[in-house]
Amino acid sequence: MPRRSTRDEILAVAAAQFAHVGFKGASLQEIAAEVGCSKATLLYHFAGKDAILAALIAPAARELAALDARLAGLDARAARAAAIEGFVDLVLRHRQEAGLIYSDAARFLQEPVFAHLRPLIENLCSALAGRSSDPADCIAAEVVLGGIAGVVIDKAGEDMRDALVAVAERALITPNDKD
Amino acid sequence: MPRRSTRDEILAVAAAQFAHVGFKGASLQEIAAEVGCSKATLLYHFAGKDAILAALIAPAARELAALDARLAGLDARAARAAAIEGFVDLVLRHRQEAGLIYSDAARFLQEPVFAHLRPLIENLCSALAGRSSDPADCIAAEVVLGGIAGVVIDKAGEDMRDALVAVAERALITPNDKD
DNA sequence: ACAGGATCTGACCGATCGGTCAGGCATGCT
DNA sequence: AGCATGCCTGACCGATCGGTCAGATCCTGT
Repeated sequence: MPRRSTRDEILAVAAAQFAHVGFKGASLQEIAAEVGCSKATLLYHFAGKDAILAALIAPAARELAALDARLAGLDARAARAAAIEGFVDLVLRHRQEAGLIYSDAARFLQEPVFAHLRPLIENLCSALAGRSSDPADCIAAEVVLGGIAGVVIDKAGEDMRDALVAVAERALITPNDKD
Repeated sequence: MPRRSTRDEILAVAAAQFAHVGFKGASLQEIAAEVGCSKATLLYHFAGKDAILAALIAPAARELAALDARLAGLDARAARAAAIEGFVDLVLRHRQEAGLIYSDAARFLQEPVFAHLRPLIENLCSALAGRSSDPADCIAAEVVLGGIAGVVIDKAGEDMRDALVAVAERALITPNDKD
């Protein structure tokens, strides 16, 4: 196996650190120490602390964009079902990043670097709410969104997938649904 | 009205700041500036940054302890119902603190100052799960716990109470329930 | 052997962090 | 008047933060 490059090593350690103590709480010194290189090396590979975060989020952001595109073509009912499974899978595939972005959600999504994520998340939330404009449905969607994103950090195993999908479906199937 | 004391003013501003940018992200300078006093004044009223946080959490922690005691005497089914309403009310009454503690949950609950909160939250989680040991029920309870705590920051109005209780009930009534 | 780019580092920088300290300024008691 | 007490402050401290920079080291193609 092609020995992890320093760059990838940095990303892996930074992901763990950010998820563990938050973006502000993590220090370049600490990350460098854990990687086993100097702080200057971090800043050789990345323009700055922000750039590390951006590089970290990028893959998850791309998947989120893909999910968003996939949902766009579906009707409300199908979009909700697809949003639930798609979101759970996405979050399980990027535990640390998802947890990080949602632990500091309000603060991060304000910053221009992640401005493009906001409409994506809003769309996802809307899809989870079954495209309903009822505030109760929106609140339910937000609870599910934040709750799932927050619960996956530091938990092991993909075996929680079914449980997550199940709780999301229960929470989001509102009495308005006739079937 | 008895004009808010400096101490209370500090607590109010700190609560908003902590909830907004996180504990690590907030600075004493910033808080002092917003209060309209010097940083030294903060540290006259409180032993340190940690002490401000502790004072801030204390009332909510007391209510959590009271809720815990109330749940202890109930059977699983009744405890779950009471836990849902009690938790929603508690969180709505202490939006900022609840949001803060859950945005930095993993990191905070480790620190000795808040160690006593952990069993309380675990009990609450267990009650929400209907005292079930099924991992799926526990995961559902965690999603609801974190999702609700996270969604209330910066949102206005108590009118979300019904919606929160409703989504929690839907999410937590599992197929195992026979009624 | 050599050149040149990629990679990495120690030393250093200004800014800001949480926290300390001696003292200023009221107020009220004796 | 003198004195104590509560509240507040400016000046200052060491530590740590993110970030810069000149140069050492390694690797590869010629």
